[in-house]
Amino acid sequence: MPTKTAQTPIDEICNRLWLAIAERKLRPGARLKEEDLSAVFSVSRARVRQALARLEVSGLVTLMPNRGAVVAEPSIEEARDIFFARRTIEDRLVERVCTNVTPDALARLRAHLEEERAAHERDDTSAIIQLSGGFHLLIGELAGSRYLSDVLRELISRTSLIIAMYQSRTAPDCGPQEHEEIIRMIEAGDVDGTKRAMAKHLAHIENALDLKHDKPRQSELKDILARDG
Amino acid sequence: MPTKTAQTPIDEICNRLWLAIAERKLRPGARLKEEDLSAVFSVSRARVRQALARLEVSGLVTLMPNRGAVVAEPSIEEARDIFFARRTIEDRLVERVCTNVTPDALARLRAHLEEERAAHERDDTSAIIQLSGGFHLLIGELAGSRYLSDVLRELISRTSLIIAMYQSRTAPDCGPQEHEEIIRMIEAGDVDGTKRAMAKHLAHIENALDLKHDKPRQSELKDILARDG
DNA sequence: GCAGCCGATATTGTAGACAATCATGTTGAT
DNA sequence: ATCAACATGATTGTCTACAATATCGGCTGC
Repeated sequence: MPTKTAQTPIDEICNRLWLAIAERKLRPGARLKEEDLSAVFSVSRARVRQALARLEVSGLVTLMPNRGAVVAEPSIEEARDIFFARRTIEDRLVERVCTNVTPDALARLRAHLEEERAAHERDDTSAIIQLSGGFHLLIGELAGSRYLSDVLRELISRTSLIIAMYQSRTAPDCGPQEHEEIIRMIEAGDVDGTKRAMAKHLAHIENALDLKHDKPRQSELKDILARDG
Repeated sequence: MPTKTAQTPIDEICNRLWLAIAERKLRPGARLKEEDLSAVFSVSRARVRQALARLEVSGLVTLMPNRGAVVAEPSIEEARDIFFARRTIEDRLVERVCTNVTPDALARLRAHLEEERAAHERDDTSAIIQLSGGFHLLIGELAGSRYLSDVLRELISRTSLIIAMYQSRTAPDCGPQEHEEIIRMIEAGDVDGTKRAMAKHLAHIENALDLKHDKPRQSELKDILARDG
């Protein structure tokens, strides 16, 4: 969460791990050894521990005393709860954006949409994931609530973990069409329409998940093909 | 945030610091030296650093590289933002509680109200503050959203910091009467009434603050009567 | 064949010493 | 009197060595 302009080493570690998780390069259950991270980021273990402590608060990492850290493995209940929180927060953020929309805001949203389309056209998975979350973060920024934007950023990365856990088929994340629908409603100044479009969009993502069958956690049951973080 | 049943030393440090901040025993700008905290909690500095990293994510503490930690000093803009977030989240939590209310839930709310009244009668400031926040946390728990409850817990302690910064006169926090009004609406199954009562309650707290004059931060301008944390 | 115990391994947790960084105070030159 | 340079103090950041803890696998006894 780049909330400070000057990025400390801990900020950098958190951001890069956040991004790796959001892009699903680090999957739920992956081990995060202090010594490994210390070597990768060229910092002391004390720094790494601080970064991991932060990520634990954000729910992205689970720390086990004397055992080490793993990327979090959200349960089905947690998954449902996260979507409930997203509906709550994004409903209010999108309402605020629509109510106070400016030409500049619309331009930025349109520009972002073009970037998403371009990423889809070139089938750039990493960019698609990043821009998908980026759209919601842009909404948060335009809504002018630093706090809820920070919470949303956390929710987006947790959503990515959930998708990594429970998406049974390789379905695309949120396609740009649904983002465009939201932008269209904002442009029309239709507050209720904007809220409905966002709610539908989030429901679409949630319904693409298999939230009926609990997945065995990697930390509970060893994978058949054991893989390391 | 006691989210785990077994409390680690880091959990304990965070909880006690959280409580000291919520009860306004630790005031905005107070210094938090690693060595001091290490001695107080009988743990290594590494532990203290992890705890401070967590509290930084929660917005309760500000870490300055090579300078140390201080209790956060929220700005007016942050204060407004926090109340915006509270309205957003508590609106939804209280809606859910009212919609799915059970006799047991009502009993717990009533019992809590009695505790608040008793604390007011014996003029127990520490208990008043704790129970005041506890009422909102109970709403979060009864709403069944672990995530938003955690966020709310963070918002409550940040609210306490804001009150410490911007409450010009020694006004009581939320009096039990407004809590009773909310409970009454829940009991009646009046969803809209419950939301209005909560919104009014939060507005009451916000309006008791002086959010027009920015306070000089302790870390920016030395107090005339210097005091240490 | 199974349960319990023990040793090994992996990784975190701690402590102490010292380096690094930043702010403040002092001193000397103008 | 003012300013710049330097010294000092306060506190965090790093490193290293080793302690502590949890897990796992092998061996033994029943």
